[in-house]
Amino acid sequence: MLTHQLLQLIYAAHKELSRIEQEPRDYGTGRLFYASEIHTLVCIGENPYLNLTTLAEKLEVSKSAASKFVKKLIAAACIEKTKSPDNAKDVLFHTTLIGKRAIQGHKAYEEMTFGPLQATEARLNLAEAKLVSSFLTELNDKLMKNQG
Amino acid sequence: MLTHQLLQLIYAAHKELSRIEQEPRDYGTGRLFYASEIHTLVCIGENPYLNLTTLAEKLEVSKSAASKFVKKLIAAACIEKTKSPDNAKDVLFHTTLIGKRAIQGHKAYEEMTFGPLQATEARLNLAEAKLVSSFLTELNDKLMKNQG
DNA sequence: ACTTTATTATTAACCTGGTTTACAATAAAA
DNA sequence: TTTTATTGTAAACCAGGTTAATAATAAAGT
Repeated sequence: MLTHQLLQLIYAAHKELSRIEQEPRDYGTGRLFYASEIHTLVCIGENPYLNLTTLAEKLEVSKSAASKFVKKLIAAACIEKTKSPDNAKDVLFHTTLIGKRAIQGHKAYEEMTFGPLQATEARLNLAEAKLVSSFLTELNDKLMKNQG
Repeated sequence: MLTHQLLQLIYAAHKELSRIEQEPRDYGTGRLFYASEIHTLVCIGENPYLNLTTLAEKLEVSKSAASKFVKKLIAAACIEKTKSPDNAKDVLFHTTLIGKRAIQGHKAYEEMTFGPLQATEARLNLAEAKLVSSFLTELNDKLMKNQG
């Protein structure tokens, strides 16, 4: 059965991505970043001066989890906290120079890791790429329907 | 850039699979099974009377982790332990009736979840399926090279 | 103006799913 | 027979979450 084979390939990719994500990496600042940390840092880099609630929403985790991640990033001097000028409740996060360097390093790492896939892409014509794309899209739709 | 889009689809699938895996499920026995538990149970079902070392190898986790999983499955009366007839060190695991029922339920669940993908497959001819397959295979190759 | 309700951030306690390290028992090799 | 390897287990630890509780502040209702 063909579907089974394709599913196994997807599952293998999933497993590899999990493995890659779980190991911490040095993005050129001499400090190891865990997946949650670098994701949080990148998110803050992309959305400067956002508050914790928004950050948690964007990361799709609880505010509690987000709070822990920023705590580690502050300790590592990658981000800083400022109070909102508008009210006394919100705390706004932004990246420091060190943080920006890590984000740069992470970007370089992603290009190094996933860049080579463009060679694969180069062998797909537009129709073929659309085919792969639509298969994956349908897969995702079906996976997303698999709620609770 | 096309590759970026395809990668995002793969990444979305990865995320959905992670989400699906993390939530415990009742496979028809009135008990919730976590991913690690049902995986371990299925593995023992497929390899009756295997020992802990082999189990850990098949699950690709440490013996320690495997030991914890079987402990929970024994407590839930899904598997049983027997001593090896050959020596006094090995302990061999096999499924009970309850365990077999959960395995059945899990199989049904998988068919229910992934069966609908066959409708997607039905719209792919052989050449197209091979194309998707080869793209995923190359992706996996590249991900697997991403070691340490 | 005052009181109730909602929002924001933080922490504590808990959980899964792992890991490494240490240990005891047993089996195999020297 | 002594050393070495293997097997299973448990303890201590960690990442990456969760929910529930709390304190401070802001917004809404009366």
